[in-house]
Amino acid sequence: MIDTWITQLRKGLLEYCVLTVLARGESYGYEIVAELSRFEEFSVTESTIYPILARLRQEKYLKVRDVPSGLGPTRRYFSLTAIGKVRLAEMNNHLHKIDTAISHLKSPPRKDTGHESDT
Amino acid sequence: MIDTWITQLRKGLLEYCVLTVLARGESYGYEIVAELSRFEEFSVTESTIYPILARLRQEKYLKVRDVPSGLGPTRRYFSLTAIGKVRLAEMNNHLHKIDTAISHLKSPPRKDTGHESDT
DNA sequence: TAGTGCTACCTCGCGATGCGAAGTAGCATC
DNA sequence: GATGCTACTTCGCATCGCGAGGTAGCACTA
Repeated sequence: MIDTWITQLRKGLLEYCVLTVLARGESYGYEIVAELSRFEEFSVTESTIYPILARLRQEKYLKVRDVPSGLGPTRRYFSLTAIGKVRLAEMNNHLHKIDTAISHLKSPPRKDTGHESDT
Repeated sequence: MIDTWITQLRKGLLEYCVLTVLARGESYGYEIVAELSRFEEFSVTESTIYPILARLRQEKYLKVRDVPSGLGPTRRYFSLTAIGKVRLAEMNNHLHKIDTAISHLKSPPRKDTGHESDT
């Protein structure tokens, strides 16, 4: 099942996406869901995003600001903390390395040309 | 924990890596472990790879060829089947889309310039 | 014969996550 | 008062990565 694979592939990646969206400025759960869902590959529901936000907040990567919107329940705005930004930078770095590694996997560094001697 | 994140991020990705390695030619579990472990980001053990190989085989993405190596236990060579190649192509396609989506997430397509009219 | 070490394979069980399903609640419209 | 949108929250299942542990063939050594 390719769907299953996609679900698995999202693990961890969605956390990164949430941080990436918040790097552009504060936002709240419902809006993040809408923003990510603009991309078919990141189509999500609240049951996916809210636990992520709660976790990131608990880990101190996000801070919260409750804002009563005169149009429905109070909005809970999230924004990156200092260590949240560091975390995102680390993630970017790691993803870049993965990208590089995959490129190498596709075209191996010619482990054997048939004959060679030194290191 | 960044380690936890990395573990989560690997989900699905390692399956892709295995297929990518096999796209270069047949190989066996122990060798695939060594090959992937050349990259720190993909450092794995047998307990990670063998279940993946078993799953991919069961899904008919891989076929098997047992070859008694006169140097230890019989090697179980895996290689891509026709649908395995299709699967890999789909994965490449999906990963490319994800890449694109992430780029857009980082720099949003200017959702509002202050004024615009049409649909 | 017994011990160590490398190759090579397989399985169990835990922890973390994504996500469908379901629930709560404020405001608006019909 | 019923429907519908906004907005947040929790439960429970399925999947996967991976440490720990096990089996087995061959080689070398004492």
